[in-house]
Amino acid sequence: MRNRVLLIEDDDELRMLLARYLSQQGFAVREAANGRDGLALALAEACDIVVLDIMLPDLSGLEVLRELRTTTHLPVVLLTARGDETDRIVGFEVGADDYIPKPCNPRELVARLQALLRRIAWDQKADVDGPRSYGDLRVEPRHRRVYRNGEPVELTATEYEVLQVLLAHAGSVVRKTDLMQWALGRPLEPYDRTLDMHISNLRRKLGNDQPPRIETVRGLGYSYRAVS
Amino acid sequence: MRNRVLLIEDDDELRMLLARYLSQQGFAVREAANGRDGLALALAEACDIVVLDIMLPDLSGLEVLRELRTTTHLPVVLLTARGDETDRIVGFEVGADDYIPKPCNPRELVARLQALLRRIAWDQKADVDGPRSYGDLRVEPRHRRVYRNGEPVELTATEYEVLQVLLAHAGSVVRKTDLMQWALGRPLEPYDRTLDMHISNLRRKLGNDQPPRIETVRGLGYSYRAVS
DNA sequence: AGCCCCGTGTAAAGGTTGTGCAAAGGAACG
DNA sequence: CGTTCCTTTGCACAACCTTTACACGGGGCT
Repeated sequence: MRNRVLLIEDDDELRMLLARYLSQQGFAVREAANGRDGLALALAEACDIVVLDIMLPDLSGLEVLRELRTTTHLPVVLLTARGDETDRIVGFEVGADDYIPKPCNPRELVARLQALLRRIAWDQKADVDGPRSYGDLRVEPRHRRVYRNGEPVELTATEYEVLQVLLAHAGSVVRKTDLMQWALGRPLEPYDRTLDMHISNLRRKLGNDQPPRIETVRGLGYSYRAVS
Repeated sequence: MRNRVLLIEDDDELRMLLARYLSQQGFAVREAANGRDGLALALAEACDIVVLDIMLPDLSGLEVLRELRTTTHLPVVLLTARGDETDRIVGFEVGADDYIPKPCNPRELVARLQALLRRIAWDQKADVDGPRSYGDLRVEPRHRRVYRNGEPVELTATEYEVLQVLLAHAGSVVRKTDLMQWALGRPLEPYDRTLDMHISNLRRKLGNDQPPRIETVRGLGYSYRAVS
């Protein structure tokens, strides 16, 4: 099924140019030469995605967008004369999904439209990544929970992050500086024992196995013992 | 809670600059200086969105992206030296969600990240059309009412929305920022306790069970306890 | 071996942050 | 104006991250 794009642009020449290119590229194109008509068409659910010029004779593009956003989450790409940086920030704040400066490369416009439509398709399938297993450990990212032999392990947010990183590198050593940066989100300072504490707590909560499933590599870091 | 952004960029100076700005703007920042580390972190579910430089010392950004796309739909924003128009087309084709030329305005980067996260939040909002049951609770969307053991529960409009979202995701954690966006329709600002209040009121109206049917996941959000 | 240094393990104390909730303000509506 | 609801404010508390302190132990050294 072809995607329907609504093109709201008052410059006849540009609009026709884009319309032709878009339909060449497989879109079904609806056109509007002013804000009022465009808004009506958009609200009539006559399209899947909107390309909206900011400079329009009647309603400005931003007003059209604001009005749209009171009732729908229709994807909107703003089109505008190159310029004002704050201008585009405002566009995003009002609820635009993308923002392309004119004159724009039609190929880029199409690429961005397709990226946006693809994103929407992905999201709506809402395929959350399933649980992963590492030996007797099972991680469920959806619940942010870890199970050991089916029993839930009560981890704090940070402990979960640390374990997460170790598991992602299971079998190889993660240096302390990296582990700190990746799991705690800040650099490792001298004399900082925070990480050691989290490791200690993790080992305890995971059962203090012998040999330890989180191995210490002295002077380097830690590694989660590879699963057989 | 705060959105976690993964910054994959080899230029130390730029990376630190962006990292600082992003965390100022309320993101939890994870950093990686090369493709391999970045890929590992992204696959370890250590982030919600990725900012990816194309020019990297080991794996190129495009290779990282390609690899990511074999297993996930994680949102990715490409960052690159201004130039090649075809370059960016390729980026989109490989699966990027956005593409920003360097040097980029940090404000614009943040605006685009937030627009993307907002889009995802909109798309993933699951609304329920028919009446549904969750344990002793029954929801009737037609009348926007909730019954507990057949007894109507008097909820305000917002409380209904919040509960509705939690139930639609019963069993998994709904992050505060998403819950805010989905139920209240606006982004979660720092120090905003509104959501906590609605949760508190909901728990009271639903009977203050022990253990609570709406569980707190500290630092993240809430989750409606799955029915056995 | 015996010694020492440094990195690590961990208990306990300290400090910070996020959350629960009561109560007061404020907005919308009739 | 009164009602209803949403939001803000303030305080208390609990969870949790970090620091501190001390003990242990490997590995290099004489």
